[in-house]
Amino acid sequence: MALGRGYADQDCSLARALEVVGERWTLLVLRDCFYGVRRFGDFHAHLGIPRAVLADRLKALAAVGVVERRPRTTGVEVDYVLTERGLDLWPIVFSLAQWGERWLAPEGSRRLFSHAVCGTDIGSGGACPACGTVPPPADLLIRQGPGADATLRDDRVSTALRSGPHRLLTDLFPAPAHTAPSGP
Amino acid sequence: MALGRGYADQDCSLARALEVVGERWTLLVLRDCFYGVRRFGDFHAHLGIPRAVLADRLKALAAVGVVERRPRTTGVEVDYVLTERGLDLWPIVFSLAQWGERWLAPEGSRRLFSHAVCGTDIGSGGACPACGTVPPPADLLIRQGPGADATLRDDRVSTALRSGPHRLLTDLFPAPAHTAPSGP
DNA sequence: CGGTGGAGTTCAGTCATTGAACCACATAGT
DNA sequence: ACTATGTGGTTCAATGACTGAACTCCACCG
Repeated sequence: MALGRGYADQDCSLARALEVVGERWTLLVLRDCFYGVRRFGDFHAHLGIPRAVLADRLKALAAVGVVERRPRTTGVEVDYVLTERGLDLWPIVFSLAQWGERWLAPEGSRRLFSHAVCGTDIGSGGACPACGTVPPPADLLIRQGPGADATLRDDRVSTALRSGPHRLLTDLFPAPAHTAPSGP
Repeated sequence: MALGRGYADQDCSLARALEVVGERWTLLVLRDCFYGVRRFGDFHAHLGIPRAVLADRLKALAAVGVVERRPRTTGVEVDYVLTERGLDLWPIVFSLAQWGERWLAPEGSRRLFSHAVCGTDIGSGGACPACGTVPPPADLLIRQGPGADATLRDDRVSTALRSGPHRLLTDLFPAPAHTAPSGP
């Protein structure tokens, strides 16, 4: 919500935060960033967001330093990646998703997170029950839960997330290595 | 954001949660609920939200069971209070406010929270450094921080919050007791 | 009976979002 | 060189949401 005229006359950090991440689609774009989505076309296909709105949101997020717009060395391609500010939004994305799982997912969890370093599923507070710490997003693996509905979307992001556990923040579609695994 | 047509084709708990709390103004209304605001007129005066939108939001929040609409026994007055579902939104409200404090409040914290049972200021993760636990909102006191700007608003909610520490979730304007403190 | 305060509703104007179409640039193929 | 394709956008009319002011309804007060 960049909101009509914004929340300018609120003396409140929550209102300030909402001016940055409170608009329609913004938090879903950021969720995709945590999942490892980086390309304009992937956000577009995965979210079904109108191109104009996506362009606006990415521009606004880059302007406040939550994501960085990073043109690739070759071609017209651009990567959008989270900055330090953006990474710090993880508790917000996570707590919203957890609330949705707890109260709005009667069919069971759609997505499950586990601690990459010990393999334990993390608890509802975001902490790893085995380690007793709250792992940063880079240390989490995401995988499908029993409540996931495979019939809703079939863009390449959904397919990649369905195909198996994925480590947050790592590129979902890394460029193929110059030296292929089976040799040059 | 009830959002155009909603996020219906997202297989994601975050999207579901945003359909409930993602619309403009909704999280600010909920923040006020945690602060102890309960009356239509107080939300209106404190937030500067249009009456029609406030009525819509409260109706929607009541419909999904996040707040309860509770007519007072006397008069036309109505109280809006958080349900169990609503109380469970505290991590979201808190983490958004903390992110705003960390990244968007160069003048210093606007609001500070302390653990009511031990008096310690709580940390940025929401945990009490002394007790090692994450206190529920009912165990927190809120008070002004150095970054607060007293010139922005002067409705009775702002005045009450400025006047001293206040325990979250307790009514900011309780009905005067039938037997006054100094006797009947 | 008139006045006041709380809790809304109604409504015209404004602003944001949507979806489809269009554009620009770079590479790949022929 | 010419065309096709992929990527990352911009433009624009139509639709929907939000805003602000005015109005309503009801309960109590004097």
